[in-house]
Amino acid sequence: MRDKTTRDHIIEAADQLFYQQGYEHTSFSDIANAVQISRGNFYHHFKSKDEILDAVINVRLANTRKMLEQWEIKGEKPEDRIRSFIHILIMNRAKIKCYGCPVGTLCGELAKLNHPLQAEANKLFTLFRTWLRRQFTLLGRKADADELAMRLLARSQGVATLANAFHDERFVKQEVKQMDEWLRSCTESAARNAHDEYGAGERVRRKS
Amino acid sequence: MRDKTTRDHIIEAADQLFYQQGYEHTSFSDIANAVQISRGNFYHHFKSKDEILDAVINVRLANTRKMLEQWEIKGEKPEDRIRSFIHILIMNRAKIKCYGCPVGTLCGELAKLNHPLQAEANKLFTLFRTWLRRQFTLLGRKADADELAMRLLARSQGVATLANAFHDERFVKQEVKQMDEWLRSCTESAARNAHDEYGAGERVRRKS
DNA sequence: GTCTATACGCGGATAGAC
DNA sequence: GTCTATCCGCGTATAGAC
Repeated sequence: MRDKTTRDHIIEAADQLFYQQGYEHTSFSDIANAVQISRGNFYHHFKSKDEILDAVINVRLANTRKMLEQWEIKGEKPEDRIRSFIHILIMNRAKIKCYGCPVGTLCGELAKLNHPLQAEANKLFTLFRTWLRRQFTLLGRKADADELAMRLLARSQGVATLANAFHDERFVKQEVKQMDEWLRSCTESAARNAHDEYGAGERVRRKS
Repeated sequence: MRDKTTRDHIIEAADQLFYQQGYEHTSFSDIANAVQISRGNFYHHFKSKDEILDAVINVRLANTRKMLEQWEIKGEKPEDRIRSFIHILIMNRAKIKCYGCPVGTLCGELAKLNHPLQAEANKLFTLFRTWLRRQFTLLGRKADADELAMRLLARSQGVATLANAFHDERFVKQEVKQMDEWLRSCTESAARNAHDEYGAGERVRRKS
């Protein structure tokens, strides 16, 4: 892998700062300061602040794709992979406590700014959504895979938001535990469905 | 009730704009423009922008308290009251789609800005948390009332975040329906617990 | 109480030397 | 590629007239 260019350093610093301080609240001086270059200089690398944001989002997209691939390789069964997703909350709980979820807070901010790159940032969510949907499908929950994917995504977003507001890591652990249980119950009911289909030749239908 | 003063008008406009555009992104000109007064003028009413924010938060706190009291009067049973909470997502779904949850997004922004009024804004969350906890206690879930309160709060936050990112009102309806079911299952298990306690003289204990 | 005028600093962006 | 100098506009805030 080639050496990091100044450009890469800028993106890296901007990525951090956008996460910790928000996009709008982060000034050129902040970034220049972090990278130890002069303000004027880095117009040589980017034409505008939006262009930096664009680069940051693309890096995040690439990293996320890599991470999802890793989870897919590492976890043989879909429930293991989904558990990998749930457990990023644990992995990142210290930062989440301070700054919330990097995806959720960025999309939220860009929505308020009505920023042209909203759609780009939302691709981060879509990445997770699509991946989770596939895992739930593999789990045998084809009919409601997207619903489950969105539900899990929403829960982790909510956990991040409240962990941030209440500065509470314990809450993260507690909810992750509960989500693990939920995942198990999803898996079991999927297995039951599969069994019933095989055994009785028809889907289980809930009474309304 | 007395007539609205200019001060009240300013707070009202600021409240709207802070919600729709974010606090930092809203300028004095924006507010002055909305209220139709000159920029310079309203330093007569507030010494600084932060002071306006403080006033806005206090108004929101007061309104929220009023709302919670109403729910308590209107709903006889605790499950009805909790349902009132769940259904604000439906009531406000159009705005949530565009701007997210007013509480969650404000607290999130102030956290990034490391703003002195963070704690004030967080009181909004605490208000809901405490109220919900009381309702769950009344429901017979004394042992895990706070956990349930936080879980419900987190879920609604997550729903708001994703509804905003994906601009999807349908998702709100879908999740509210599911939360209603969840609430029913909470109620039932609480009733079961109460019955078992009375009948067998001891709590139901789960096998780990 | 409301206005106009203005100070001041900062953030984004450009020009041009080295 | 990196720097310094500089421009411009906006946002907060103040002074002071009406």
